[in-house]
Amino acid sequence: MSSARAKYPTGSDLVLERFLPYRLSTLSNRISRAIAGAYERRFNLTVPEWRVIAVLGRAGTLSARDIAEATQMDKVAISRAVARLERAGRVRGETDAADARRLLLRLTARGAELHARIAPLALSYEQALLAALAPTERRALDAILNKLSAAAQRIEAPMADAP
Amino acid sequence: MSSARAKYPTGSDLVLERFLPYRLSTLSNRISRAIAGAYERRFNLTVPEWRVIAVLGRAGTLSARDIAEATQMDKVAISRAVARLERAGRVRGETDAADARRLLLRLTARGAELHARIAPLALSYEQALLAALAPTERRALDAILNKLSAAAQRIEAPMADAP
DNA sequence: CCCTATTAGTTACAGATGAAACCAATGTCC
DNA sequence: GGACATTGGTTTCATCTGTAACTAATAGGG
Repeated sequence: MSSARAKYPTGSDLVLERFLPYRLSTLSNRISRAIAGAYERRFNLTVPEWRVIAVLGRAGTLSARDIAEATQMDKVAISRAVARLERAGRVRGETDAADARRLLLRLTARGAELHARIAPLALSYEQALLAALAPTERRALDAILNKLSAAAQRIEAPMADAP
Repeated sequence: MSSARAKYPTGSDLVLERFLPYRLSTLSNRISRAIAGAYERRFNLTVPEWRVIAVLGRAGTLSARDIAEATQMDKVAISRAVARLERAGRVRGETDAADARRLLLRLTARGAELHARIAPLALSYEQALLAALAPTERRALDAILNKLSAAAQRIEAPMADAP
């Protein structure tokens, strides 16, 4: 009764603009690019570096391994970010006395100062985004992101097997 | 009355795990990686290529410019994706008779077949994600993503100026 | 103890990505 | 109708990112 070639119920056709993974990806990219651009211009800081600063700013001292866990970045990315941050005098690392493999990292005074300057900007950007939502939506979003993250981790792709 | 160094109201401290851009980025990356891995293994297809196929599968014939608009990818990415797709015999392009700059692209029979095989998988993956949400949340998510995308486009970063 | 397995982190290489330069065709304005 | 700007698309180059190989140090099991 509806459209001619309605082999599927309405909406089961794949329309990219409505496809959740696509929407998430473009939204996230847009936001990341805005942030990355601003950090780069103003602080000569990449996003991985900023993440390292953010977690160190809160935790005080962490090993690279701890940072990997806290930021979801892999060790290579962290190694590189830390190398740049050390060169810039923003982070300082010393080997753990108890385990010579571990490198204990912390912010230098300069790094801490940078953290203190960036954090409010980041939060204000976040607020600007959230301002577009109704209070109920803000609350819903929190739950939704948690559920989607859990689901994404659980399934990892239903098409992962079988040719 | 609460914590010692409560210079800010609770929650105004930057905690990466609660920071919206970070949460979106990790969620989107996780999903993208799952999808990209599956497409690569099963179809030897990258995500940009898949997007091109998806829009061509629906629209029939499009120029590269049209695809850029529909997929939010830039022309370079499209040029590369199309080049690979043509080599694989999945897409075919001919120059527009009315404007010799334009390249009109469409799926080949093989490309259409591929599209028919992938689209249901993509949709089932999406359903698997959405299954984690309550019906009200699914509806809310749609509105939220629209609002956030619009906001992200509008603001582009409040910290974009001033040193 | 010593030999092997595991863990922390770095290095090396390769493929992906993005910005800018580039080429070709069309539109525009005098 | 010819210069100049604009648009569609590709190529180039430099950087980023991810995977795998590597080094160094500790843990564990006989």
